[in-house]
Amino acid sequence: MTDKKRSKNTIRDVALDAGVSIATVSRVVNKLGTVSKETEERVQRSIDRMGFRLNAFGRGLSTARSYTIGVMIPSLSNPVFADAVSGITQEASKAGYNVMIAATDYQHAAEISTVSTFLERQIDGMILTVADPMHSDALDMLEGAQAPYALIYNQVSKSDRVTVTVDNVAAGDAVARCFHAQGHRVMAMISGSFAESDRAIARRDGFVTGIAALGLPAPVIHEVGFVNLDIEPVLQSLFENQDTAPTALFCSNDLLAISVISGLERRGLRVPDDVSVMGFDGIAIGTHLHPTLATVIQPSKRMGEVAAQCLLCRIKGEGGMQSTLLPFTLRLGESTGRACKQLPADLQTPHKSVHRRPAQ
Amino acid sequence: MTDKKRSKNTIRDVALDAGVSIATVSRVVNKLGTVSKETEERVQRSIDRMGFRLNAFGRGLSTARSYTIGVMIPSLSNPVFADAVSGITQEASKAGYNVMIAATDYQHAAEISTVSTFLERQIDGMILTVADPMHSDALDMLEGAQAPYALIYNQVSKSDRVTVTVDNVAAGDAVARCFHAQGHRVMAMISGSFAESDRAIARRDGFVTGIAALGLPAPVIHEVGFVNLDIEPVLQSLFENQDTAPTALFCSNDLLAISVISGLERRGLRVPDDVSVMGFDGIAIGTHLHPTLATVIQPSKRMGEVAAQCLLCRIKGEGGMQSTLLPFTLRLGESTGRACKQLPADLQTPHKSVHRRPAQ
DNA sequence: ACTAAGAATGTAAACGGTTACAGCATGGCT
DNA sequence: AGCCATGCTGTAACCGTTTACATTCTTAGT
Repeated sequence: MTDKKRSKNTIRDVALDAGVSIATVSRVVNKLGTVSKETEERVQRSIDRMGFRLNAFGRGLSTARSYTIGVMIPSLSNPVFADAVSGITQEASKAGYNVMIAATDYQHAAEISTVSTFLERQIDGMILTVADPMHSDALDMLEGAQAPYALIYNQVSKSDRVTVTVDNVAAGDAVARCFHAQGHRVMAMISGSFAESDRAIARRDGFVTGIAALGLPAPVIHEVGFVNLDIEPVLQSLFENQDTAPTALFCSNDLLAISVISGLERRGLRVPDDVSVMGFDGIAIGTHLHPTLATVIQPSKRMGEVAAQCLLCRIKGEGGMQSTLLPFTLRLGESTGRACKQLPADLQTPHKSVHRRPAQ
Repeated sequence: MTDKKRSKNTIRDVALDAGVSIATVSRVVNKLGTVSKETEERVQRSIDRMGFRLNAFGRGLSTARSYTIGVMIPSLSNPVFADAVSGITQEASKAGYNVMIAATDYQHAAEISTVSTFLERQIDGMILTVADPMHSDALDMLEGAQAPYALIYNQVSKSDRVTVTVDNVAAGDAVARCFHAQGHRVMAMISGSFAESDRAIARRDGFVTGIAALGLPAPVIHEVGFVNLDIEPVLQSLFENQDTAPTALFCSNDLLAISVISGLERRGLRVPDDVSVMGFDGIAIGTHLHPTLATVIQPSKRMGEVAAQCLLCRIKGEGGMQSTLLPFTLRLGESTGRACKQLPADLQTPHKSVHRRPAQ
């Protein structure tokens, strides 16, 4: 344990120490080619004694593989992404790959610069969520560089870009039907900025067409920023007119839903008695809230795993990649309930009772 | 946009295309040394046209710097770590560094193998949380390799290992005093496994000595695993004997506290009326729970930022590193309250009233 | 005993950059 | 005119691996 660190510790030093050529050391380290038992042991002893470790730069330079995959997501603070990353790192490390990570914080410019540095660093592939997968400079760059990648969370229709996600349109539709089945007739949606989230768009589309298919009036849609979600004015606008106020609110993600519920309670509206709220994502904490959060569960960690496996297959040349839609699940938490419950006196109008018939 | 990708795209190709030497291209790319205006423009045009990007392997091999820092944490699913990572990636990327990430899932063996691969990959430094910073093979290895690192969350007493955290002992003490001030006399702690968390140990120590200093009987301490926290038997044991049941519970982290609250309610115990619960970490979601979670807030993201800044300074050779204790804050959420409130009839005994005097 | 196959090992050329050093103009000084 | 400083550019060594190929040595088959 004395001079373990002193010497330069390259493969050459080990070779010298063990009295063999560098090729032999390389063979021992990589367990490749043929090396006699005795030589192998001697080399291994030198390696251990010197604390030698292969230099990934040298190796990467000659093999042109980094055994690194890049991951780019909007934010690490949202558990939905953290869970996916967790699944990715798990699968990657199983396969001997490391993970490089970057968050865009929903900044468009960050996407392109991140992809650029990841390419410089010779990542073998990339898993990412972009703002808009149909018109993305970042993806263009990735494709230009012939770097394999898999999208995650992104919704890709009519494009051969590969993604792992749930069917957000169907999910939006399911939410509409669920609300309808609970007797709701006036619904609305509060969503994260569509410009930063194609999946929010998909969820809205499913929700809107679902509502239309049910023969109900089109819902009011409100957008809020992802970074500092400013709920108050939205709630103000939604609930100032008692005649048009919704009884059911679909929020494009759980974090938003949680803020919305707080906001509603702050205004004296009870959830779900006055307003039902449904989130999207299925973050773990949702089940511990009161009321427990109704939501559309995406299997986030699993999505990360699948994306990683899929990408790794592709990297290893074991066949191409295909988009995967994982099943989502509606969780009927306590934040939704049947419509037509008692409204606070000041919000009650004769109109309401006309709109709200008992559920089918 | 036709052949942007075809050619081999090394610095040599660019040099050839621009009619200069590779040294000149290198100068242009790195904005180093002197290059005439015209040459620079010509080279830049070649670079743009060919879509050339420096190869980090080649560069790293000659400079022996990777501009990468490694981050190793127990888990990404716990927001407290995700927030810290978020702070780290933010600061790192500001400084032109990338972040490699790995989660140990509280597995001891993963620590050493992660550090080992990070060293192979020539990370410039590392930020990590280990199970036991005083006896850590991983840290020994890091020091043996002369790799700069900063701990985060870890509590390091009498050791020159550098860490960024809060004073967990003082925090534990503060919790004891807080409970005491609320009139609690019988307290207990439920903690994540001490073998995997030195900070849990520190929190316990502060809690225990604090309680002793207040002249109260020593609290019962229970350990649960980090992975599948099995709360039920612990609550069973804590509350089966009405005479010794605590009125205040300190949980070593918020996720645990949240589970504990659920468990208590499942047993028909009201929080905080029957039992007060205090967590630790200050995860964002805590304020949206009902009751809102009382907790010790650590500035997690800030801790990540500070650790990163500190490490980067060291990497750049701008002076050494020092441990930093950031201030914690007690948040008195609704999950704690004054002791002596009404117990459910079946849990009520004459004894209790003896133990519980009104608060000072 | 001779040969061919196969095992064990070594040699040296990549891989794609950085950078010390050298070389060549140019221009301003004495 | 001679000199030096300065600006610009090129040459080539080096960074630490992998790996195709060459070489040497065994060993089994005839």
